[in-house]
Amino acid sequence: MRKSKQEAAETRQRVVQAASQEFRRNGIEATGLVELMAAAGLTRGGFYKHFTSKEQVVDEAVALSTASLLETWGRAMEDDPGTPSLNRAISDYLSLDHCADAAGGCALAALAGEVTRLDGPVRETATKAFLGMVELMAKQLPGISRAAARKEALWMVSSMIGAMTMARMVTDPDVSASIVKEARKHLMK
Amino acid sequence: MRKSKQEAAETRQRVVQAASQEFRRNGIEATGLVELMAAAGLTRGGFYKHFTSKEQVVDEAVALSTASLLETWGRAMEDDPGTPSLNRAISDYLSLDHCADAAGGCALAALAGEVTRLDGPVRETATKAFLGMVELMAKQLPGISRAAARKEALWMVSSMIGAMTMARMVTDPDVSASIVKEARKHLMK
DNA sequence: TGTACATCAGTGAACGCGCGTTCACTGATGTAC
DNA sequence: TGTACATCAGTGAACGCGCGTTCACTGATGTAC
Repeated sequence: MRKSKQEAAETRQRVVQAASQEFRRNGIEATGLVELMAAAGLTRGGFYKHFTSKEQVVDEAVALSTASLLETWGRAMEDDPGTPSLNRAISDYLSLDHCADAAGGCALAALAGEVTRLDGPVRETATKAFLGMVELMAKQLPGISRAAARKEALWMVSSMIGAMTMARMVTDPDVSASIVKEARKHLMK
Repeated sequence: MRKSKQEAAETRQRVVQAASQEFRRNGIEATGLVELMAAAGLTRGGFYKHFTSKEQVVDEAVALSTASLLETWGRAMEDDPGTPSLNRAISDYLSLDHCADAAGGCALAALAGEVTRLDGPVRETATKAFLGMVELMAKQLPGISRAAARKEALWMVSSMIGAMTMARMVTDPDVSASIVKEARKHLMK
């Protein structure tokens, strides 16, 4: 049943992708390897042909999903620099779609609490992702020094993540909607 | 080895208190009943003399720690209403002390992500705690309508929780300090 | 180009382990008379 | 007030279960000649 190199590489990528969704949906600890491999259409045993431990796939999954968010932001900001693309990114992030789609959304909004309690490379990966989001936001802020823009962006990104986290936690959809709406109102320029 | 009614009630309270600290320190799922009972100076078996399930103690632990935060805020705001006590609450929340003391701090900053994935009464309890914080903040906001104050407070509380969450996640203490400092700068009146 | 052999992706059973929960037991507390 | 019995907080062993990880095995792919 050996697979070709290309097939194996595709399988590995598929596992990381499936893992990143399952982790964001159900949490890292709560997602077992069986569940994760099943989501990629495989059985448990094959896992260790691609990864040395669960920790490794956690790290790669967080890296993949945050890189994907950064890429989306980065592309939009290259095409159309300045305030419009910034507002678009904020508005997309603070949307009810994003609120409802934890599995496909920002890994930090879904996993920050859990990542904080992990040691090993994952927390470093998450930190880099956060700072990457901050840098991208900072670049789009007009008319202030780079240092001031970075400070402002630290505030923007951390409060965006907080708003999304609370919008998802709260049991009343009206409250969720108010939280993201108020956050948009305060952050869009 | 039967204990007096008063001793038993004290024991129960001690378990909930210990549980709330362990959950905030290590996460809900990651904290076992053995660990939790040991933190209260007991062995595993006694747990079910006080609680029907782990879920129950999780709910009570979240309720206890959020009630304690609300009480602190509420007392300060009664003694000294208006902006000063509001600023004090914000400044205390967004402090490096709070950042370093997850076990003794805001349960929502530590556990929001995990709570979101739980069903049962815990999520409802956390929602009520969040709305309680919002109401207290709203009451201290001067010169605007009640509805406007509530909206502003939704924004303030969710961004405070986001700032604390990210300050704790990030691996660089300088970044943690910048995050809480910027949040203070934006929220204190 | 064909052939023989080594490699290895994927399977499914098995491993030890810690989890939440249950239970028989102990002995001090509470209660009925 | 004293006595006999029921109650029950707390203990520690045991339960089934699912976890992360390991392993013998399969058979298609890759490689050496």
